[in-house]
Amino acid sequence: MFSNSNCFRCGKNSLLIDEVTGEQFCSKCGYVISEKLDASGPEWRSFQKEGGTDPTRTGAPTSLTMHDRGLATIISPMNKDSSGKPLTSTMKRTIERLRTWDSRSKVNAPVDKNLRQALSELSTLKDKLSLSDAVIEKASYIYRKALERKLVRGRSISAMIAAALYAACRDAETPRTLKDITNTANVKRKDIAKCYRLLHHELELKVPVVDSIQCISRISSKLKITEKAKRYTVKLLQEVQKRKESAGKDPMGLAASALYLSCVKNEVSVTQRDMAESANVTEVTIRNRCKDLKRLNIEV
DNA sequence: TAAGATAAGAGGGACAT
DNA sequence: ATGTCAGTCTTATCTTA
Repeated sequence: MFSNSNCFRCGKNSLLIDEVTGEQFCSKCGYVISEKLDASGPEWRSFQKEGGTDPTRTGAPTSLTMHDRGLATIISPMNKDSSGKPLTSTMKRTIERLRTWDSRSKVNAPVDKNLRQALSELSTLKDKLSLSDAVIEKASYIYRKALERKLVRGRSISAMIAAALYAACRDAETPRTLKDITNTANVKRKDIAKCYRLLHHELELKVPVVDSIQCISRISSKLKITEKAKRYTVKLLQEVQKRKESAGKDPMGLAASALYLSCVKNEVSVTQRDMAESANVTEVTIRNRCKDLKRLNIEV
């Protein structure tokens, strides 16, 4: 159906699909080919229930769900994302796999369409959060699982891919807080958290609990803290974990508080505010955790 | 100025209705 | 499904040393 993929106006072979509107347009001259919708008619066949009128198809043929589906069966041969930027090598490999599947079967077309958009968003998140390829691979794997299990339907792709990314970060012990991702993905924290819990529950992800001890270096990297104080903090937190007092507490807050107490004890001058800022928690949280820690009377 | 205290509110898990 | 409860964290404001 894309026998003529050259632009009608400038003749260049540079047609792309706008992910949002579903329109085909020329990336060279900007010409928009709206006739594309009419041409995609035969492609609808796989959504037609055999032998009868499908009630969902009685509306105008230009409904969003229709032309999305009609368009979803091709993957642009160019290695560009929806904003026209080149794909990273990781993403390129993934897309190539997709093309292979696509050529074998058109049945999964809507899923591929969804996946492509998700991977495109993932690609921009990767850049902004400076994450490794391994984490991205893991995130796309999780997202694909979610698609298989039909967990994405009815939920926003952005929230779900962000949640998958968060899960991948947790899994790879690459500490990125939910907040980091929230700020980058332009999705409400609440929504990402909800999707993450869904993924965690439904896919039975065995995500390691964030170890507060690993937070120490991340927090203290922004402050000047002696090695002695850090070692003291590690011992303190190990004792806390042994006593199972760390459950249910924000690891960053706990680590920051332990670090703060160590600093006081080891005469490193640091304010609660500094500590709270580096750990991305509030001073109040620091104080509450400090109170807990003092109550434990841990001698190290 | 830093630290501590208090209050109000959000969000979600557990559990009962 | 909906509501309540206890617990956590955040924001804001006020007090204390």
